Amino acid sequence: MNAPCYTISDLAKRYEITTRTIRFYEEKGLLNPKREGQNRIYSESDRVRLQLILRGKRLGLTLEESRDIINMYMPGRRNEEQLQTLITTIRRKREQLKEQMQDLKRMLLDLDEAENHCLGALDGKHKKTPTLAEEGER
Amino acid sequence: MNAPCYTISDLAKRYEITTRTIRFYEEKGLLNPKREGQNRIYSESDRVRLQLILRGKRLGLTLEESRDIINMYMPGRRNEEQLQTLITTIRRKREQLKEQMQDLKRMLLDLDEAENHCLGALDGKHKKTPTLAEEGER
DNA sequence: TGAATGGTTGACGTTAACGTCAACGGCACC
DNA sequence: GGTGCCGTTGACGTTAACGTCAACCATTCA
Repeated sequence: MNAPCYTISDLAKRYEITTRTIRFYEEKGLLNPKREGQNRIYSESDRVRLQLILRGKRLGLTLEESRDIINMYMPGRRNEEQLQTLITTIRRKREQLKEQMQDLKRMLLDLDEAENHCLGALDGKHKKTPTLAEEGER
Repeated sequence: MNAPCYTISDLAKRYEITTRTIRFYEEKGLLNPKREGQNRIYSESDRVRLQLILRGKRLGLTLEESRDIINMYMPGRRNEEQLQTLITTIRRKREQLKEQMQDLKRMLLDLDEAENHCLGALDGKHKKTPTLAEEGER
């Protein structure tokens, strides 16, 4: 179980981002790798954190939100009160994500509809799928 | 079938955004309402467009992406070639959204795990759920 | 030894997505 | 006829998330 380590450009290449970006995440308190002399040296857990940050980005989270969520995943020693508020925070976030999931599903359905319109227009069959204007709220 | 109309502040209140934001979307070419004198007057279809923009935002899309997607939903008259490229664009976007769906599911699972850790720590039972560090790629 | 390679810290620039503020126009109504 | 209340158009300010560039180590390799 020899712990793998990474340089900053290892991670940059792997995730197709710049080293500047990685240092920026550190500035913002989302990473803090060890140092070897003056050079940064990233552990496996640092790599996972970075990966989680990028996933957060893909989902439209801000860096601050990502940092908070990652700190939910990786809690240190907490007292009972801290754990309670952490749990409620987790549950609130889960509800948000579920709403986002609904948005996603709706957009996928809209794309299906759009594609069908295109296909219908292409072979001139005019299938008359119901128009988007009849959508409900949210 | 009398078409409902909205003022800018109607929509602002309804979607809890500022009028400035709505005008900004117009500047960027995502909306173009009719005018009554110098005042903007929004149709039902304008309202739906706005709604779609906001959904896009919740999913982390840029305004430009939202504009493009909405134009997929609401195509005008197109020739065959335009329809073909539109279809491939739609399909590409759908693949992106499906990946985003995977991200979302994973994050929800992570939150479940995090909550379980908290609950375990709370009643001191230490359920030893596998740690996050064992995650695979993406 | 010197030149390339890869790392570091500032400092300043940039873009998207608005916020803020000023100055103005047209109403209703009291 | 003044005074709110909406609405309008600029113009400038702001924040997040980096990009860019300069100046500077530390190795390594011909």
